[in-house]
Amino acid sequence: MRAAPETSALPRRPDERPRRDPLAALGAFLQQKGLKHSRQRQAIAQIFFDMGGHVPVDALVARVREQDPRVSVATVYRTMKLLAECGLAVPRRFGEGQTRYEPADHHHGDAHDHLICTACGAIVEFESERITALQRRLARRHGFEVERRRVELYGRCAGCRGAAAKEPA
Amino acid sequence: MRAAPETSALPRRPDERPRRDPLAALGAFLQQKGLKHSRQRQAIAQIFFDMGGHVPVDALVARVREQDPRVSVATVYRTMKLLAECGLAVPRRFGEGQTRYEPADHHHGDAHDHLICTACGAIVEFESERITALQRRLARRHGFEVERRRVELYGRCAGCRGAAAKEPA
DNA sequence: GTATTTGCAAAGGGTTTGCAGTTCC
DNA sequence: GGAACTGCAAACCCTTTGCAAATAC
Repeated sequence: MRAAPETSALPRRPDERPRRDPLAALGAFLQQKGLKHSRQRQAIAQIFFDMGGHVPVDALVARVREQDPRVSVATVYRTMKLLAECGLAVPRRFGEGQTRYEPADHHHGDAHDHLICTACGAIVEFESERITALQRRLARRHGFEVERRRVELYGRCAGCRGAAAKEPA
Repeated sequence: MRAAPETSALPRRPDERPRRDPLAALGAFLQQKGLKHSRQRQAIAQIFFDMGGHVPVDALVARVREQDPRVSVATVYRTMKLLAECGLAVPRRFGEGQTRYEPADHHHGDAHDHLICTACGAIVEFESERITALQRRLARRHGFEVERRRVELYGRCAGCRGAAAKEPA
């Protein structure tokens, strides 16, 4: 799982949340690992966090290239892998064959689930402690200790259901 | 027009359920659609249903080739697509980059979820009406009408947790 | 007969990698 | 200065497709 800040030892001051500034966190990670803080990494991370949501890699590449056309796909993939490694981004795959990345500090726990509209592709996040608790309990009953969950509900969003009703195909 | 009366030349399905004969169903589907009941289709379907569980395509190809080495991957893919189309198999993707197929009549509703062991790869199915009901309700609250679900819980199975405890890596 | 299937091999999409040159510390 | 990083292109994995030959009905 992701490296959450250790709340046990040091109580965080409200105005100094590490996960509030992902770029700073990335910088710290790089430094600590002896990696380099390159122009491309900076740009990719910056744009990624600016975009927010669930970003497909190709969309990120496009955006980055608006700013610096010579950035390669390889570098974007490598950088996103890095962000995932240090817990700042989470890779998602919604069955479209492509990987999307989601900022990890988006929600507190990243235990949220996704609703995906099969008509317009909209992605909505939701979270339910009850569901996760039930799942954990059921998993335990089968001898499993849950480390990671993936819950995706596919269907039609309100808008698309409305559109279908008005204008039946 | 039953397919091979002795589908169980290998009588080893301990959890055999009262299920209709999928091969017969396939035959009916083919006939109805004016498609042909080829030797390869027969073999692929037969072996697939004999294997049971969640079969990766390459494993299926390997098994089929033990029996007829000249069957092509393309044919296996095409056949599995056909089985999916007529509702006898369900494609699954557990984030390993490869597609697995699961017999569709395995459970009544195919609304079951999966527990996947991150250590040994074991896959266990479970089902919970409460969870699906909760999910449906929550989705509704966000305006969604759920059509299809995908729930995968990754973790360590009992056996692997035991092994890890004995011999910590 | 003839429409459907097959095997092969090549194409395809998304992602990764090897390598020579560039950049950062 | 030297390790780390980049861009490029080729490689990669899994899956699909085009096509001529083979097959089922």
